[in-house]
Amino acid sequence: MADKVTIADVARAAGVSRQTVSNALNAPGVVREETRRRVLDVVEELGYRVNQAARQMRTGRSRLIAIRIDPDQDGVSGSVHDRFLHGLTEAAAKAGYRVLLYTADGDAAEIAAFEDLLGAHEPDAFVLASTHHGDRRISWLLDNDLRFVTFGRPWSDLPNARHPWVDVDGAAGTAAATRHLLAAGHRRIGFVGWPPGSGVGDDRQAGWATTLASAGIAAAGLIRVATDGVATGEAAARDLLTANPDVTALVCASDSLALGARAAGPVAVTGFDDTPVARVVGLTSVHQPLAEAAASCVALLERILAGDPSARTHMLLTPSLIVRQSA
Amino acid sequence: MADKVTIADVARAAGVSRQTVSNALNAPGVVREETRRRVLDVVEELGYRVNQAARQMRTGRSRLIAIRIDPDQDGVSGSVHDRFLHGLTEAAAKAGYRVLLYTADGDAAEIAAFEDLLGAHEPDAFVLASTHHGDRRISWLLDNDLRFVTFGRPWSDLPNARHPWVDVDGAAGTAAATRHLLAAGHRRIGFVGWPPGSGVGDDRQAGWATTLASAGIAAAGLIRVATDGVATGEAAARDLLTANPDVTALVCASDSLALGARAAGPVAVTGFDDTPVARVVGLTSVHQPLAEAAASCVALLERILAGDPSARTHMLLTPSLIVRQSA
DNA sequence: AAGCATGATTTGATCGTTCAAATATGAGAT
DNA sequence: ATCTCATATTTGAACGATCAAATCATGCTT
Repeated sequence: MADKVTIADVARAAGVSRQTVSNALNAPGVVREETRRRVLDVVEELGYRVNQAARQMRTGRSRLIAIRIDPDQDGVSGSVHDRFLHGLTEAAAKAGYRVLLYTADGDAAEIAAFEDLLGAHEPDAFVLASTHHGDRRISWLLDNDLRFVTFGRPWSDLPNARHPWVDVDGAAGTAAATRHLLAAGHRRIGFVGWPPGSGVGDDRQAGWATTLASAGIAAAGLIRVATDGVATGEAAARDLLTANPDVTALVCASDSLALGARAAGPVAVTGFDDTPVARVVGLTSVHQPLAEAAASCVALLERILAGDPSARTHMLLTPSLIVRQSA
Repeated sequence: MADKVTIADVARAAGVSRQTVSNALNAPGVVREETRRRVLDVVEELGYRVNQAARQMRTGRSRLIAIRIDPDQDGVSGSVHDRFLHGLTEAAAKAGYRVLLYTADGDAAEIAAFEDLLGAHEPDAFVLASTHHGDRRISWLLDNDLRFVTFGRPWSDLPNARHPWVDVDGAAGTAAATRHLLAAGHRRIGFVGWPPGSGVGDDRQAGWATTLASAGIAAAGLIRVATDGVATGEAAARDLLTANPDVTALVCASDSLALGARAAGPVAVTGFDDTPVARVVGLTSVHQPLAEAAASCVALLERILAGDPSARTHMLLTPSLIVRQSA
């Protein structure tokens, strides 16, 4: 850490004005090529780095992206968010942004956090990582004309697509799992998921259902739902298998449920999220491309922050099936 | 987000000067109680929030704490860092700080990241979360007179304790595990750990060794080491059990190793880190108080940033044993 | 009642950058 | 040689806060 090189130091050393240095760095076109090179050399030589605080005060841009970090609730899939976070930090850095963390318990608290952050550090954008029905955060951000991307589709009844989002196609994931089971010869394939109402869960169930339907295979009565967890998954799967002894395979909405299902009987099982646990116990699971999802979020944000109006876009990424012993 | 309330707006509305508002907020003692209350009321009413960028420009303080985020390498213990990060964000928020993320691959890259960050967003402090032997980052930070705390003791040959750190007492953890096994009647207790040289690993091994020694039980030949992983753990444990058929319990340096060890034979097994995997498969494991560790880091940083010279301190926290089916 | 210390509040300057407007430079046209 | 027009560069102001020093009150001492 040198003794704080300012733009004035660079200007003096290069024999130009402050503004020319600024232009050489930020508006390359406006400065004569020769001058630009000279300035950049001096910048390099003195190790000049723009002072964000000063820039932010003038431009109103902080080059900060804020995202919430949660305690790993269910534990098993905790690392999903972790992987996303890492991808986001890397992608953001490449685009010249940094990631700022905050915590909040519930929508109201998160909105308070928005206000807090906007008053203080003024992040240029937010990334919302777990959208849900009737998400009040989204309407708040829209109402306040703020920039953000959600990782997760707008599940709610809100005016569709009024904001940019990135998501992983859960249905495609369970569809791939189901196809895999079909290819392995299974015909009676059940589904263990979450109670209806969660967009993510319904989506994953749909992938299983439509795949069976298009294969001309009946699926009536082959669904059980439970709140996420290993024990609950086992109970649900046991119930399903007892009622349908001919079922030979189970597609599950999460690795936790899948782990439970696996203990419920000698059937093929697939999970979702490709968590470390799945890797360790050899569970076939759907892998989300989180690094790409994060990169897409940043790409979308870049366009939005650049003021590109055509940027109100969506991206739906396709997950991949990681086949292991369990199926 | 109102239309940006500045300190001047508050001053006008409260009938005082800018500086008095500033003092009311930052130096409560210097302003008359009555005035202070009036100012704070107006602050509340207008929803004033200090603009960090402006403050930072003047004071040089950003109220930002930077920490690296890694891809979850080994996967199993990935969530450990995640939990720490969450704790850090919460503790930091309580102290009026925000957490800024960065990535870096290797010490040199991380030092470059330090320079980058210091030139731009100027974090007030760094938290280094995985210290290792001959950690060049630490000497760089010390040389440059920067504020930081490490989560992890200085294992190296560096002048001891020249910087504040927080750590969890790994030896105490394995000691607790060993005592638990002794209490359960086990007498021949092996250890599956990592190759010597890693401070963390050596520490965990020491806890096992000293506990057995003080119980007057021989431990010669009961150690096997392997790089972290389930398969490697299984192989190491199998080798140990084959050579010592009388061994009835194994203390392991990680949950990954423990999972492997469990598959190696019908013995009692304890792991380390209390990862989600351990929870799911019923593995007895040593739980690190990560939220407290994070809070301690922030507490230390607060004192350091306040300029308290007596703050060059250490904190060694004690982990707890979570007993499950495996032992 | 004048002098003084102490406390409370205000004033001007400043942090480092970029915006907006002003000025300088140079090539081409007349 | 003068004027235009475009390009290149410089100058002052401003962003919003805090620091340092100055000013204003107030009570106490002698």
